[in-house]
Amino acid sequence: MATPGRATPADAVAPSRAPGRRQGIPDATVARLPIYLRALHALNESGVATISSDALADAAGVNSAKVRKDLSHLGSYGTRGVGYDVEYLVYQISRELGLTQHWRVAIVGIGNLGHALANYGGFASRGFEVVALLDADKASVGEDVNGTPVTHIDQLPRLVAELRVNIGVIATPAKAAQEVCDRLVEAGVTSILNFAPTVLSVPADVQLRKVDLSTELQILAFHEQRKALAADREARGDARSSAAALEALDALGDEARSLGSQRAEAGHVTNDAATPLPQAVST
Amino acid sequence: MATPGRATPADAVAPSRAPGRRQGIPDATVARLPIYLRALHALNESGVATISSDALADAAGVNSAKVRKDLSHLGSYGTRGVGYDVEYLVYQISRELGLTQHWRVAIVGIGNLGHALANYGGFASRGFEVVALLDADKASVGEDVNGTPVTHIDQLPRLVAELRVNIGVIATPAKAAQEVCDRLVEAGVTSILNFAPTVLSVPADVQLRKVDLSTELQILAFHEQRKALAADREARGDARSSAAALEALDALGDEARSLGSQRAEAGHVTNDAATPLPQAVST
DNA sequence: TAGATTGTTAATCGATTAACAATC
DNA sequence: TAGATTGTTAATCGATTAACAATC
Repeated sequence: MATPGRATPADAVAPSRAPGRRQGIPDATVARLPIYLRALHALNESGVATISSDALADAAGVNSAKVRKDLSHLGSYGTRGVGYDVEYLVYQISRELGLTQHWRVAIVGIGNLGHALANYGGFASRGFEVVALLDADKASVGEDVNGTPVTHIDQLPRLVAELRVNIGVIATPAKAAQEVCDRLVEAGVTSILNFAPTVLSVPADVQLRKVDLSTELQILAFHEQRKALAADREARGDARSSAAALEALDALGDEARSLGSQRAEAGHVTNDAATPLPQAVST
Repeated sequence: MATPGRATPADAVAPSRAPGRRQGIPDATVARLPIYLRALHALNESGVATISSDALADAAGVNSAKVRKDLSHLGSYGTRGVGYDVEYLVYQISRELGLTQHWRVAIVGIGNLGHALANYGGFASRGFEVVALLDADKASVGEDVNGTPVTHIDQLPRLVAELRVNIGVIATPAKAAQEVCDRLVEAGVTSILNFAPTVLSVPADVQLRKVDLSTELQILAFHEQRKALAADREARGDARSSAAALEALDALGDEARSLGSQRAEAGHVTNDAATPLPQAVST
């Protein structure tokens, strides 16, 4: 049955809606659907016909309430007391994600990363096909990568039109990324995946997502440092020394400020000199 | 001055805390700090000495309230009426992220992606150094990639200990990823960045992040499909036809269900056959 | 001083989670 | 029927945002 919808003021004029279907799937849910789908594909190949939210949650690394809540946004596709039909769920999630359509991908920037992406098998797996490789370097034009020739970036508008490219992947250096992005948009590409370590801007009707290696590393470093500080505090058996350590670092910062134009790197500390990290536990 | 801290029940016994420093930086903030840092580095190199939250927000692609809120979690590093000192902010964010330390990275799986990662310059840029490359394939052992030799995976415990590896990067096929992950953890690595398209499990004290290419593509496809459906509705000038299109897709789904064991792929539709996508606008 | 901009508050929004009635 | 498991509710939590007093 149709859920009554959240009671927002705007709901006063809510239009009639298809039964069992809500108007929008939350972003957080959309981001998890590919994970569920991957797990379900594996289960399907193992011959599993039915799965409970609890088991799927296990496979996806989340909790079962989240699985049920997420899947409920697609419709009522489970059976109480039984679980979800694996194949049916694969189909419904695939459809919701648009994977029952065929998406044509162009990769721009055929350096190390571009090569890796062009050769990446998982790319082509479900609904995606790399149809064009482009680069600004005339030396690499004509090279064949995994069956697709590298074409000069100036051919972008023609290729996008002829090959009906839906998705552009940017694997250029950061410097070139915004211009390449603009040219993709100009050529009519409305979804872009950016691997270049820079912020891009696109019109509101263009989807932009990014994969940012160095950001991920820095987030890891943040947590690693926190663990090291906590371990340090633990070792001293002193609840205050964590604060003390932070204070010491603060003092370093203040010193840097007072020096004004001192280069940030000057304050660097290696693990050797300072707090030993909790590593090489096996020794 | 020290903020009073959020009034949680546990706050009744709140210990005295370093002035100007809160106890925890929200995850969402931590994830944005590297973006701010990148923008600040660029500004610094352009000789900009001071920046407002508004200008930094522009450079980072967020709004200024978010910038101020995020930076306030680090301390009061701005000057009212003036803005933030670029160099000082670079230093403070670097320190908070742990980039004033030196992190040693091991990459496991030296296929296309592993090669690209090993050659990726941005890696080494700020505080990270690739110190080891490992692979299970004896044929690739001994190969030199960007100055680092490829070593056999069986040497992992020794290398992690000797080179004091902090961060492990998994670039193996999905099948091998969990075992590699276990071996990294066993060897004492406490931060892992996973590029393999599979869910990994680690002990609670190990940091795990992932970079998932195919998930990103699928999220793009979802939004692209939504745009195509919206455009379709628009073209018909009929507010209902969107719901009608979804109903038609639902019917397809029901059909698939009634067929029971039908393969999910059987329901695939290409863009050619169905709704034309809003592409090749330039023609 | 007048103008500019931070740091903080409080309102709002969206996501997560536990719990359980519905129901297979 | 008894047991299992979904789908939904409602409480809670965390993130976002606008607004503005503080203050340079």
